[in-house]
Amino acid sequence: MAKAPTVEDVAAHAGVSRQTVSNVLNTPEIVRPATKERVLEAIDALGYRRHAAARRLRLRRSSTIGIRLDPYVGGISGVVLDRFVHAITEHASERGMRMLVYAARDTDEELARLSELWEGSEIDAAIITGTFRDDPRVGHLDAEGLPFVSFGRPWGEDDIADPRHLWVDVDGAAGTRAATQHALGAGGHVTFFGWPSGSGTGDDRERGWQEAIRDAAARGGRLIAEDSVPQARAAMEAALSAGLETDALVCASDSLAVGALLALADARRVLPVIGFDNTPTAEALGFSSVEQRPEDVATAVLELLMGPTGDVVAPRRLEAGSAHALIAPELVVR
Amino acid sequence: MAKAPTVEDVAAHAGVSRQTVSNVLNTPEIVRPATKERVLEAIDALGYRRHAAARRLRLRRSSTIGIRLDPYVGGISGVVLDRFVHAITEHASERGMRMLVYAARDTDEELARLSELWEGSEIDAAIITGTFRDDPRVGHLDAEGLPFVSFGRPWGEDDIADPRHLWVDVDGAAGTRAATQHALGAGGHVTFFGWPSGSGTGDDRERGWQEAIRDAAARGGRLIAEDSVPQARAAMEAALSAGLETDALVCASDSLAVGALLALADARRVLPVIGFDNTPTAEALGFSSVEQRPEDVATAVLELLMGPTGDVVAPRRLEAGSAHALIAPELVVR
DNA sequence: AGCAGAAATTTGAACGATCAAACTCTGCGT
DNA sequence: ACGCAGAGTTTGATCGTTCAAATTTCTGCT
Repeated sequence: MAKAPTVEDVAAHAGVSRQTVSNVLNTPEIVRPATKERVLEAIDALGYRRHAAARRLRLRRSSTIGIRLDPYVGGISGVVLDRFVHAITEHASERGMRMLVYAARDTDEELARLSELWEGSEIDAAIITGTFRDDPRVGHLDAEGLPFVSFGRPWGEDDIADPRHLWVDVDGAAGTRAATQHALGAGGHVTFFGWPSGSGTGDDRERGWQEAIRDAAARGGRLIAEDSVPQARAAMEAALSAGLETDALVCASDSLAVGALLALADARRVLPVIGFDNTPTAEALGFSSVEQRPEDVATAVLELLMGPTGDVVAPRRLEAGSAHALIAPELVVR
Repeated sequence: MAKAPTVEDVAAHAGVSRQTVSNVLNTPEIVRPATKERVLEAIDALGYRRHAAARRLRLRRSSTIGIRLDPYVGGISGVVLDRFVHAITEHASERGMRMLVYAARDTDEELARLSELWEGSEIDAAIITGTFRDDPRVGHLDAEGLPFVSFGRPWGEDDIADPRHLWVDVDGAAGTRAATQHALGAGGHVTFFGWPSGSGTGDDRERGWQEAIRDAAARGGRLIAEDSVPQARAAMEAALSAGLETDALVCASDSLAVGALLALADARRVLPVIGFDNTPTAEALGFSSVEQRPEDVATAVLELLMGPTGDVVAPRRLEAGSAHALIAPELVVR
């Protein structure tokens, strides 16, 4: 295999200089058409391709975005993140960006890795996921000057409207609201099956149910379990044997929904159950679920980072209102 | 934020030259201890970090491995690949390697993207997945000189033992053999629920069942469906109403297993069903399944690429016997 | 034809690291 | 005292690209 051709080789072949070749590639409008033609032919003839590493060094830009791939935890919920990674990879490709994935065991390790990648010009920007209250990553990355977008709202009250922090999230409340409204078709009592209070995401989803119940002047109760099938199943069993009377269940996750369905099957009862995340399990078992639309999240993330059509990471815009995106989820009825 | 320090800055601070700093980092054993000490202090004081892009250009090595992230297709089976990607990302990190993911719609696009990444020194090696008979990628990548390992055997007969092609795969037959042996505890008739013939993976899994039946002098039949829950359910329903008599089911995938379970539930029958892939759905529904051990596959892939302990992509070894790894899956009984 | 000014193109330098070769220093044997 | 080997350290060149400044070529006008 011959050595890959460089700009210099192309230049020699086309009878021009290095820089002219560079201009054809980067600022074609300043090159005379005839010259451009000749250079393009040479590029084609030699099969020239830009050497990305050299470009990086010179431009101090890598056209690469970093995203953490959490250790695989099993269970259902990781699937949403995986779908998001798939989607962002596709859309990034279309915009000429690459995705670098890295592993980290905790937030400190994540920050260390991001700093390393950023300072070594390996990434131009980062996407962080799973934000939590007073997330230290926000301040840290800001201080380093690394552009980033989070998939997930900052759950601290202060900065949720701060346009310096770019974020995209799914409107969980809208999802459970739609689910509850749909469930109310089965009767006037809809139970919310959620997680213990305290997580921003969980509280948000509960709020949607609450609002729908209130608006429809309907009735409903709350059932709580940790996010695992066995625990959900146990909680549901307990509720059923305590004489739970309800017309439908709206759940904060598909894990809870599966647990509830298993308990219902054991008790030989049938009840509409609506999950959240629209995982393959929901699809396989055929119960309704709220779809987070990771595709749309991916599109929105790139838009915040690179502008509506840009192909480089844009300097962060500071106008309020354009720094966030709240994606409306979609109820998939089965 | 001040400009990141370079080797030159460190050298000045320590009162030595560029190259000595480089030596401290790359070949510390040739530097006098006192000097090394001073340099390390300077590195620490300035917070120096190697500039990865410059290193790449000079060394023509990126310490990055590329892997395709297929478009998300939904369904259950993609999960195994995702788990593998998670695992390889973790192990690669530990060895100082990075993972670059890229999207491609088909094999041609995949090859185009890989060539681009390889020629631009963006990746040192690639991992390809989902190999099929007469896979054009093998020849193409070989011709380009890009080191690669495939997750999945080359299913053409010629090259399966060819040590020039590095591969790791899961021993599907061993998985279904174990599953069948376990299932035979429930009675002497075990049905295999598989895919239409022709796929290497599917035929391999069927073979394991076949062998176990033969070795135990037991009986069994075959049931066939495409890999989707609804089609599996329909096939199972048809079989049941045709009077299927069997003691257990060994399935080629969890999708088939779920379909079978749903049909069984409809028919109010209970039968041991063993799936394949050990997806979250199997865990959630509590049926046994064969676990592919993506962790072990990841370890094996890196070992083929980098040697047992190396931290760079090693030149390909050509000895027969050390170029492949067949991972034994594990039956998870529930 | 001559000239100013714009347009097109070329040359030199830089990005930050590492390799290869040249150089300096130390200790030892003669 | 001198030369020499070898360890330790420095200098010059290089990887492929792009920016900035310098140079050449073209265009329109008198």
